[in-house]
Amino acid sequence: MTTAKGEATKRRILEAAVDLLVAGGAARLSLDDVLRVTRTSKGQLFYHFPGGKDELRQAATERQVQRLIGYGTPARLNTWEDWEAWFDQIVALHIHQTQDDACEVAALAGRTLDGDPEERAVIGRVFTHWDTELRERLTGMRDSGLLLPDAPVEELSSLIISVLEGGAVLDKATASTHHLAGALHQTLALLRTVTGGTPPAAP
Amino acid sequence: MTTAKGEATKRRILEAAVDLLVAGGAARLSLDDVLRVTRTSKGQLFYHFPGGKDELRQAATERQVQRLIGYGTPARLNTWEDWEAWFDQIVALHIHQTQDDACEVAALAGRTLDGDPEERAVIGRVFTHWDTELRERLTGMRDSGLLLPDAPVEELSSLIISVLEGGAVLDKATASTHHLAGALHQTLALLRTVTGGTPPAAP
DNA sequence: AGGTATTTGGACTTGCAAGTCCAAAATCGT
DNA sequence: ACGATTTTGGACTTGCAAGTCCAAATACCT
Repeated sequence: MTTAKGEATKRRILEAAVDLLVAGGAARLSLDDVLRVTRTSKGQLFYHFPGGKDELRQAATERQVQRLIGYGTPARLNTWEDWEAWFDQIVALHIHQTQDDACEVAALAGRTLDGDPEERAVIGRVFTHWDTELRERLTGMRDSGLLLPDAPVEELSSLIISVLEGGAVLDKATASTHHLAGALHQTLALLRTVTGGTPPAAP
Repeated sequence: MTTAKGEATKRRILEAAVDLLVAGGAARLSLDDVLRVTRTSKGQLFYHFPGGKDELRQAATERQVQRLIGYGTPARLNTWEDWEAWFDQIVALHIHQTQDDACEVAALAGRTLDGDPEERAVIGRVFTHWDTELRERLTGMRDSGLLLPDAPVEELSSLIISVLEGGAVLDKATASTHHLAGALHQTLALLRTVTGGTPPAAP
């Protein structure tokens, strides 16, 4: 049995935890901060998350990851315009989040390195999910002739995800925003290189 | 005034801190662990690092970064064979370190996200250093005709570093070793794409 | 309205890890 | 070998943050 009010409080706590986690990493996540931000009390937190900090962190990670799943897998990637649009969208979001020092993709890297195996496994699943999705898209493009029959789908998928993650980290470290954009631009250039017999927009 | 023995102890503490930092991230670095590993005492640690944990962490990061500077900038990158050899070397080291769960490049990402601005600045400098070095190499290749005159040196450099970093993180998260290798392989394929009029090993 | 179940506030306990302090031991220069 | 200096060991203090507990307040149902 749980009332609407309780549910709302729980969600409020969870959201705050996600934000703090993205902003400062797991190391800096303190329950006191969560309480302060959400104007709640110890009693509430442990009432809604009996497992304490571990449970909250775990839940927050899962929630953040849910958001990112969509981010990483656009609806359609059948033409070069689709790819370009997707990359543009990623860069735009990246720049926006970087302003608040709250880039979610970069935060993934931090969580990967946090040391907790459970945590790492959750992150691993996101990457694997992205990888699977991307491979499907690429395979589809290969089948439809947009990519060459021998296009190395697995390696291309690894490349794209690596660039996404690495570019975000690189930009965060150097306080810039052009590394991710540049790297993605070149990635697209490579993709065009393995174009097959049915060029999408050739005159 | 400092004796040889003191110097040795200080170094021992520093090395241990680097290892622990790479293995578990800054969050998990505890002075007690350092003492245990190095069989030293609180007195020694604070004697050699009066600034305490902050000073030690800072010093350890700087030291680790020194190691990595060499890692990221091979002596020569004038032929495709050089590039291939370099990438192979990186992959080999990566696989080796991954076995001990101690990949240093991946650890960089963790430190980037740790939240401490000082720390991030140190990491930023490594990346910038790599970037500069790589651009020089690429520009040299362009001048010598190995790359096309209009090869986008900046973007290629961003791409390479992004892949290095992102691939390492990706492999760590998914407990695999093929993402970095695959991504680097495709990166090399792209580089060959912008080959200029003086192919290095064409029959 | 009244009784029950849920939700809340916050004082209290506990454990860990950083940092302090100083006396004992080792080392060095002469 | 001896005095001065550096180095070491470890007990002690302190502060923070997690987790416990329970009485008061609120919400829900009939």
